[in-house]
Amino acid sequence: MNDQSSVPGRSDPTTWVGVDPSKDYTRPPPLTRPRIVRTALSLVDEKGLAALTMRALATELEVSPMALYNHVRDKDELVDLMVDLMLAEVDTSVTEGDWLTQLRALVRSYHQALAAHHELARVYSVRVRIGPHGLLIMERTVALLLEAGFSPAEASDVFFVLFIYTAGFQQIGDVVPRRDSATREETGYYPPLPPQQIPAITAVSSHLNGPHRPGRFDYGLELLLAGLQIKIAQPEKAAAAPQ
Amino acid sequence: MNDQSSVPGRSDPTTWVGVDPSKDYTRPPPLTRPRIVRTALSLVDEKGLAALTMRALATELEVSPMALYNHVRDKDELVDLMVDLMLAEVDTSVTEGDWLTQLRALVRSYHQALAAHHELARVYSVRVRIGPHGLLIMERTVALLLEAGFSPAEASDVFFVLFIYTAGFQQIGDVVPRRDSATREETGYYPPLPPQQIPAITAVSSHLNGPHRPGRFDYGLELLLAGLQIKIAQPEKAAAAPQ
DNA sequence: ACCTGAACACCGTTCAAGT
DNA sequence: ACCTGAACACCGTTCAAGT
Repeated sequence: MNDQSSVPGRSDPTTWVGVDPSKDYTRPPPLTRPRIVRTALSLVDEKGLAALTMRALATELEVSPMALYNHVRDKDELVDLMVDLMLAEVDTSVTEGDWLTQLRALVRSYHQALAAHHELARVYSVRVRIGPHGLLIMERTVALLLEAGFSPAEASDVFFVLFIYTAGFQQIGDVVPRRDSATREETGYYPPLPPQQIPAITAVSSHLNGPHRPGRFDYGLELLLAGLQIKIAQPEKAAAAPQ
Repeated sequence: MNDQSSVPGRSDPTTWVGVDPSKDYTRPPPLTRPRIVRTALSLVDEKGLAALTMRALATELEVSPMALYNHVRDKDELVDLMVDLMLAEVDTSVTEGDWLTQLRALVRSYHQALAAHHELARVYSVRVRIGPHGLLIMERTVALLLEAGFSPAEASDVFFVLFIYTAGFQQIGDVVPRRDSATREETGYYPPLPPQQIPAITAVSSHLNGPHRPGRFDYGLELLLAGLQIKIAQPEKAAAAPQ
């Protein structure tokens, strides 16, 4: 519940080594921008995106709501900083293997960072103000694509497609109607279509239900990577799509 | 600004043919669920997602805020209904050509419906409660995939991937740092990385900037479809992805 | 059955004041 | 420079009351 134990503070004896003795360590750790952003991220991870209010975050930090505004311009900026903290977890340092292997590793690491903070990831693609870590991911991705032989124009298209797929993936829960029959009858909200009207869905319903199947992300990624290999092999038709 | 002219009402003489004369047509049209949903959608289209408040919608409909709650359970249900109205624009009736041609047409029509209402589309993937029109799109997509020869398990993966890509696409604006240099200096918010630290981005920056390039959606879609054709040609390796 | 006004329990943020 | 309490202008929604 209360994750302050992971924040370096007074109760951890190792942090007492070499500290400034003029400061009062009986109080909670000082309010800093990194601490605000870290606390906000763990709050969203634990209690969901809707639980992130400036007031709730302030009480979590044992401070007045307005104190936050000394370190953060507004809630928008706070979310931007949280996203960049999340993206700091992406491993951009893989340099073994060919471009395809490296690209796959990079996108997967990106996916895993988003999956580890899927509540925050839901807001991610909606409002993308890229920060330093986001820039770094972008740089590595584009560099690999240029190295693979894609033109600058095509490399930017590919980057967007990979980015959109990965960011979008976290936002989709189950797609089947959420109202169970009881609720549906109460409201007449979504008139249930009889199975004979939706035979294909009925045939695959056991696979459609529930959250994402493990490996589903990788399945789509491999689809995209296979497409990329074809494009590289026959560069003449470029980005042309049938009208 | 005021789009009531598109709503059948008293000022359109053609709607007077065959009307019930016992009713008072000097008042605005009666408050019905479809009219609420239509008005809400055009409000979001014109003024953005943030402008959709129950209060603003009520004044647009010249009615008290609480009157809406007689036709709609809450704001969540309203948004669900708006999404389904948007999805009603998707053409699910194309039956010419092979499965690949039909699938491409279907996904493109889906994309166009979202693009036509991109403000609403931003919220779409975040909270997907599928309605009758969404179900129909899903049914057609899955049916085409089964017809193509995909297994039920793989067909559901493919559906999700296409769905995620299309829904996610609308949510990404420009990905480059939004703060211009003036703002950046003011706040030190996103320390600008010098170009030599991001050579690849610098090399393709003219293509990364700004909103989506026309044809970018189709580029990614063709990547996915190319991958699908490979999967169908060599069905033995199924959804296996390298560890 | 449908609509209304007042009120409740929230928001993010501004402001003036404290140290 | 940093923090506070009170207040402002909003939200979605409940409630009791009207017709």
